[in-house]
Amino acid sequence: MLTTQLCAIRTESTPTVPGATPIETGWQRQGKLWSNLKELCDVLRIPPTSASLIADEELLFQHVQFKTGQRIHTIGQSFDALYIVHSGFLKTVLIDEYGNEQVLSFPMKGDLFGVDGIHTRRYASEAVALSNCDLILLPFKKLTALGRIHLEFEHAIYSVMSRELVREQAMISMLGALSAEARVARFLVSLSDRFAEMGYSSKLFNLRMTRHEIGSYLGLTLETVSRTLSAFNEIGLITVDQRSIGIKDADALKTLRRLPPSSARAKQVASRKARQQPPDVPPSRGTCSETIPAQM
Amino acid sequence: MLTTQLCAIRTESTPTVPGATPIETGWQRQGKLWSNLKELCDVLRIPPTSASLIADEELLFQHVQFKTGQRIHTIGQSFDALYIVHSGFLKTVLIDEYGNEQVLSFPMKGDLFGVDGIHTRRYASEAVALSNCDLILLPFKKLTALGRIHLEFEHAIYSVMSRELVREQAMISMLGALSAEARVARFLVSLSDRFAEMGYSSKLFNLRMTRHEIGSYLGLTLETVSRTLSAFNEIGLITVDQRSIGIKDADALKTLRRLPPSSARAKQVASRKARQQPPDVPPSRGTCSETIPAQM
DNA sequence: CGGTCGATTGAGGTAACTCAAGTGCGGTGG
DNA sequence: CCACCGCACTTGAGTTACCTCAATCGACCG
Repeated sequence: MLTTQLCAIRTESTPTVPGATPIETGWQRQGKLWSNLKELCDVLRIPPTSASLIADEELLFQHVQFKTGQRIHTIGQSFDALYIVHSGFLKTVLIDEYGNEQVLSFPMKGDLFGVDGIHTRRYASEAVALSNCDLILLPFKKLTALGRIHLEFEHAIYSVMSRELVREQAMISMLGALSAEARVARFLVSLSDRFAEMGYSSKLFNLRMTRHEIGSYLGLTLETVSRTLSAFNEIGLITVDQRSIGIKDADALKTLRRLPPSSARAKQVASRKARQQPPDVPPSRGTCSETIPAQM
Repeated sequence: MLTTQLCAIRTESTPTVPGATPIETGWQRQGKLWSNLKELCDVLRIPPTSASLIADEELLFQHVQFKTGQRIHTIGQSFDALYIVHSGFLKTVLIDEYGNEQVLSFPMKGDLFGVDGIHTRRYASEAVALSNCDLILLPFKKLTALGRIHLEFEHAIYSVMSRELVREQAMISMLGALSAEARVARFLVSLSDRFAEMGYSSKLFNLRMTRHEIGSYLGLTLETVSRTLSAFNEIGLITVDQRSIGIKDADALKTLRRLPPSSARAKQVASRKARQQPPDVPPSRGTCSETIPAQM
């Protein structure tokens, strides 16, 4: 398993990171990295539980490393553990009956994945490392056992799963209702936010995925992604140079729903920073005819 | 609370049901319906836990009834319970900054909803009854407490949440990669399957939602949904009459990816039942540049 | 029986796709 | 070191799937 694909190990190339944090945070034991509960809570962005203060040998979780291109798990593979990203970048994909990939998410630091394996005891998706990765291995049994002992931690498990669900809902909403431009814009904003959370620059970062993968994630073709990035660049919202993205006007990206027609676009390049209200308010194709006054 | 909208209570109009099952299954107490653990497992389609055999007053869950159009919960409302559909049909929706609805799911018998509220302790979506509904109320505290006592039940909770996640992944995949026709086709198939599970006819059923709602769910306009249904009707895959749908060729619907161009469609009407291989195999716009040959 | 709402259908527009050519970069081998 | 190759990306031209707008029709309801 895990056809290792020996491709250039680029040693976590993160050129935009200010004070490059080395990965060496966890405990060292048997030459391997381990994390305790507190670190777990930290990386998951949930309040540390009271239990996390207890130093207990049993509360250590092993790390596992993967190199760029390696598969963490494949579809149908027997499920036994969840993963939390400690460092690095990945993608999770579904593969249809013709072998086409559909990107579902780009897990990065603090993200949990593998949850889809709980139900059928087999992973429903495939996870691939887009860079060298350091992952925290969470054996499911161990996790639930721990949850039973520490109520706060149990709630944290439910909470993180719920968070994943909400994220997917937002994704569905985006795919169902937004234009190509709006999708790309939101994608950039969410990446920017994530990088900020991780302590990197939110204004200048490198994409870890190809246009193709972005397109798959957003339900677009790679050409559309490329064109949209170029258009954003042209009107001064961002700068683009291959994988390097500079965010110039985060607010405009956040509220963007639809780009002005390319004919009218030229003059906008000059008068930047003259936007405040959302460009326009299309009724969109969402449901809206409701019978009830909707109070409460 | 709950502005009751006194509209014709159509007593669960399910004209296609063979041996119409009355809702009266749960326990009666204080004039209200209650379910025990076994019934809970049954309706959730998970194996009954050993605990479910214990008859315990504490293991009773109250039912709540809602009439067509009523809201079960709204976005931002304080979260305290999950719901399982015992009977009836609902929709869950997200509402964007302009008030447009995006349908996320159509919960029906056996479906769990409200999970999105766990993370922020506020519901992230809104649930609306599309018919009169009987729901099982699951106070979250009670649920987790129960999980702590009965390990199998705890696993069941995780499992059902995982199932929801997988469902949403499939949804994302569909929205990202499939044509309008394929989406509508799959929607019909999944409805058909659900009705079958519920003991209704899988060949003839009534839609509980409008074209608009279907469109929102599938990321299409109501006109496209309507046209697609008409097209399916024309080539003999289904019959359509307003809300009533008859499935004529379930296999074709399952494998349909793209409809033949309308020009070539005419002759197909005559020669039915001459389909076996998937119409065609477009590479689609999913990621595919993979190291693996991706055959099959 | 008129009003409202949902569904159907047509005509026309356009956003996003497809196909195709061309560029730049990184790796590899002569 | 440079030529070559493959891959990711960009950009253009043409096509089309789906959307938008609009008219019509039927069902349901007060």
